[in-house]
Amino acid sequence: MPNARAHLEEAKELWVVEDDALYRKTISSLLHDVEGIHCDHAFGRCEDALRALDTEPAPDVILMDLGLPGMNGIEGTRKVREISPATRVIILTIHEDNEKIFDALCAGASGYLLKSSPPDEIERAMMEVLKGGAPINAQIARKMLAMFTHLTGPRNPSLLTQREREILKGMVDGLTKKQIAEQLILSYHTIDTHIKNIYAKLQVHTRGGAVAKALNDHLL
Amino acid sequence: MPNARAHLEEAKELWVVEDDALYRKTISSLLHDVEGIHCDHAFGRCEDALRALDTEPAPDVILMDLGLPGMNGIEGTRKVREISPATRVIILTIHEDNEKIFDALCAGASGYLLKSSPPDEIERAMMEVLKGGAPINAQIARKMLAMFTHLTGPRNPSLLTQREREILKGMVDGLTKKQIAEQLILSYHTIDTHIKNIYAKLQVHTRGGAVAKALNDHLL
DNA sequence: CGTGAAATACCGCAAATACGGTATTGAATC
DNA sequence: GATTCAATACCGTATTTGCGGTATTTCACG
Repeated sequence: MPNARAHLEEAKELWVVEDDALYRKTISSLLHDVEGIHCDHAFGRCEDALRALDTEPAPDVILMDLGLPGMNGIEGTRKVREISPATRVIILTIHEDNEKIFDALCAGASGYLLKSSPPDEIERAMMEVLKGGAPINAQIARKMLAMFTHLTGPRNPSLLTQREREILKGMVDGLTKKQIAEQLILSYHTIDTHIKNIYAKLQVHTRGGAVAKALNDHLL
Repeated sequence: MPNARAHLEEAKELWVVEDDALYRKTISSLLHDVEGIHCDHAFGRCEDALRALDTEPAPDVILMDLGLPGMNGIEGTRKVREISPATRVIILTIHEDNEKIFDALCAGASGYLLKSSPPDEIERAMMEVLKGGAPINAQIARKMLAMFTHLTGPRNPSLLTQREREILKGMVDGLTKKQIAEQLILSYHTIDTHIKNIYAKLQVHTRGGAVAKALNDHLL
C-alpha cells in the first residue's frame, strides 16, 4: 500500500453535511482526531456535497442532517447512494417522527442517530457502520420496531378457520375454484361455499379485495 | 415510597434466562452490581421463569437466551409478554439468522443483542430499555434494515405503465372492471384490455394472482 | 345430551371474467 | 420519417365467479 502515513493506512474518509455551522464544526472536530477516521470535508448543503462527489473520491461514510436548506437529507441520501453505492450514510438529526425515519431508511441510510446522542455514541456508530453494522439509536429503534410489527401486521388468524385460510391461500396463489378444489381434494361446491363465507367475514365481494385483505392484514 | 434502601429506591429488577450455567453466572454477576439494577434471579429454563412470574412480582427486564432446552426463547418471550406486558424482554443470543430475529421481534422483544457484544454494550442496553428504547446490536439492525427495505419492497413500478398501475390499484381495492372504468372515466373495454396486458406482464391469469403480486412486489 | 359452529356437499343463474382478436391515436425514440 | 409503445376502444365467447338457497356430518363446549 503506497501510503506514507503507515499508522493511518486504514483511515476512513468521513464527510459531514450539516447546515448549522456551529454543530458542523463541533462534530467534525470531534471526529477529526479519532483514530482511523479522516474528516476534513464538511458541507452546509446537500448540493455542495453532491458536487464534491463528482470531483473527489467518494468518502466511506457521510453523516447527514435531515433538515437542510435546499435539498433535504432524505433526497440527498438517495442521490448519494445512486452516485456512490459504497458510501454509507448515517442520518444525524433531531427529527424523531416516524415518517422521517421511515423515509430515510428507505432512501438507503445505514444508520439513524439523534443529535441528542452523547458524542461517544456517534463515535461508536462510525465504527459500527465501518464494520458493516447499522447503528440505530435505541429510541429510534423502538419506533422502527413498532413500524416493523405494524408492517408484519396485526396477525388475526382467528378470524378465519384453518380451512378458510387454506382456500384463501389458493386465491392468493391465483388459483381458480376448481384448481383449489383439486389441490385440497375437496368438491368444487365446497370451495364455493367457503369462499362465500370468507367474503362475508372479510366484508369484500371480489377476489381482489379478499387477497388484498389477506396480505395486508396477514391473515395467512 | 416505603423503601428503606434509599439509594436503591429506583433499582430495576432484572431476570436472566440462559441455559449455559457459566454464561448465566457471568452475566448476572456482571449486572448484579451495576447501579440501578437489581439482579438476583437467573433461570436455566423458560418454564422456570414463567413459573416464578406467577408467584413473584414481575421484573422490569428479562435478558432472554434463544436456544433453550424445552420452551425456546421466542415462545418464552411471547408468554412473558402475555403474563406481564410491562416487562421488557431483551434477547441475548448467538443466533444471527434473519428468521430468529424476525420472530423474536414479532414475539414482542424490545431489544436484540449478541453474546459477542462487549459487556458495556449489554449494560448500556439495559439502561436504554429502561428509558423506553429498543437497544439493537448494529449487526442485527443491519439485517432488520434489510428486512425492512425488503418489506417495503423492491419497488419496480417501471414494469407497469401509470395507467396499468391505476387499474391494478382498482383491483386491489376489490372493484369490478365496470367500477374501475367508472372511477377512471374510461370505457369498460379499455379496462378489459389493460387487465389483459397486466396479467401478461405479471404472468398471472387471475385477479387473485395479480393482486398478490402487486402487494408482494410493491408495484403500486 | 343438546346446541352450535365448522366443514362438507349440492343447485341454479345472473354477472363478471379471461382472453382470443382488431384498430386508432399520440408521444417518444431511434 | 419510421417505428415502437402506451393508451384508448370494440367484439365474441367459453369459463368462472358471486351469491341466493338447502342439507349432512362431525366435533367441541356448555
